[in-house]
Amino acid sequence: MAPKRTKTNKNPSPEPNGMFSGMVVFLVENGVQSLRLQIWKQKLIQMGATIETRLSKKITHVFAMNSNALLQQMDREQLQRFKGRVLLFQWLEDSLRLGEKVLEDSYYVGVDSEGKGDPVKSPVKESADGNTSGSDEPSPQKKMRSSLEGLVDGADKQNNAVKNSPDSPSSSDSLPFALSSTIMSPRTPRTPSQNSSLPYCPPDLNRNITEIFGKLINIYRAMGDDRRSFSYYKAITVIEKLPYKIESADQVKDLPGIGKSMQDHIQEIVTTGKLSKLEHFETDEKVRAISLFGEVWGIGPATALKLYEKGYRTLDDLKNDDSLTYAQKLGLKYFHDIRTRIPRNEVQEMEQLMQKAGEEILPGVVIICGGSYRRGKASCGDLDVVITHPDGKSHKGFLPRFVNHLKNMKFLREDLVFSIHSEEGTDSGVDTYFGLCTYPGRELRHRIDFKVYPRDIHAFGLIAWTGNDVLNRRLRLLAESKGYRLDDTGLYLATQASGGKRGAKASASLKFDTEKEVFDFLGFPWLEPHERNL
DNA sequence: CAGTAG
DNA sequence: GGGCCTTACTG
DNA sequence: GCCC
Repeated sequence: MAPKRTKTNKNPSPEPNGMFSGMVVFLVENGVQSLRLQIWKQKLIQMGATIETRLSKKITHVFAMNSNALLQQMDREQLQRFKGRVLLFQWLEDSLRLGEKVLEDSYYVGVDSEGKGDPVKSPVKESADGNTSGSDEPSPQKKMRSSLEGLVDGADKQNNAVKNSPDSPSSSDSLPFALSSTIMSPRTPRTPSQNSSLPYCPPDLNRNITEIFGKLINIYRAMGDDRRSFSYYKAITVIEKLPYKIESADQVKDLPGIGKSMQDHIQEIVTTGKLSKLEHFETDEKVRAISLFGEVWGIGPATALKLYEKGYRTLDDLKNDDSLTYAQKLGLKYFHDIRTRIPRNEVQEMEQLMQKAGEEILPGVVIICGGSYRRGKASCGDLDVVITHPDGKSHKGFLPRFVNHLKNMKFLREDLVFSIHSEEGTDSGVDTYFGLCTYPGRELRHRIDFKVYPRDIHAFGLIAWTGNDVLNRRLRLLAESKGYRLDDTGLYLATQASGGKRGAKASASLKFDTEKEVFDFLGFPWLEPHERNL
């Protein structure tokens, strides 16, 4: 694809006939994730639109995340005078997805003419680094009816014919086929409202690239080059969000996390379909062995390398080596078991089993299975169990008894790591256990982790061990920006001592009873566990 | 202390 | 050119 | 690997 363009231009080439040609737009950047903003700008220009950095008469369209963001940048008076259209960015998103301009009617940004009461339901929403994009419950339109009366009357007129459209499901429900007939995409996108209420997930149009990068992540990690590995990880998250298929390195050269090397790699992949660098790795005996060994629980890059240098090449070879630790031997013995994913319903049963067992030892104990299970995934790689007790103290000493009980039940089968903190002086002590368990009546081993938290900070453990990692990182960054430090054991005021060295933990964590209180405190829009698959 | 996991 | 993630257990 |  992406035939090398002649000398033309290197930047996104504006197509005179692009679907946005003729549009002169002004973007309200408040509340827009910078990455998406970049993408939008690029596509707008590429598809023929002109972007103005300040408001003027020439502007035909203004885009904003929501009315609040809009009002942060334009006052009502300006809006009254403005004769163009004021649309939600969602319109851009949907138009790009469909490959043609969608009807603007249900994308108008409404602003109460009075000045009070914002049309947009939840004031926060589309928070700072949004991206949760569509996931917000209040769908764009219904909240703006009645509110878009006064404003933008110019635009209002042209579409008042369809005035009822937003609320009447007509467009999508009454005549679904009439609508879909003009639309090619397999899953009829339906009404924008429904669209935006879906968890924004562009089909992996660039799977050809992310798949290869994914392999590089594992290879570099196996070699101990976590930094580089992480770079590919970040690049993937960026590329995955693109609403279009990359056909040339030019299209990604300005994206965050994409530097010279990534561009070159992407260029090679889109032109040849593969990456010679990866091919080379995959045929390299050393890389293959180290990658394989590194997948054994307890074996990291250093050990994997040693084993390779000892001449081992297969997992079978390793069985003859007694330099392995007990845990590593277990990881090897149950290599395939541990890699086998666990069906959701089985995790659910095991969670109930554990809750019952816990109750027998300590009435009132709260046992929650977190991880991908709590995020609603259909299958899980392991069990992450977060435990606490409402009385704030009897969680101490619970874990050893719990583990013993579960061993007697033959639910827990082997130990990997066992560490106790709650008993000792150090409060905020979280007891931890790593081991292997089996589904009742079966021998297949699963990895299981227990973390026992004091009540006051257990919300942090729940958040951290529910994930996903993207959310955790985002929360941590948000906390940081507000002068705090967040981890799985609490939220601490960031002392300057923390900067230089640790010990910042001198102060105790803030205490919260629920996850939501933590989200609220940080000013992050609440996400149900199943909404945390960012 | 290095190595490892989460 | 240097940072990019923290904490704690095992051996 | 990327970014400052």
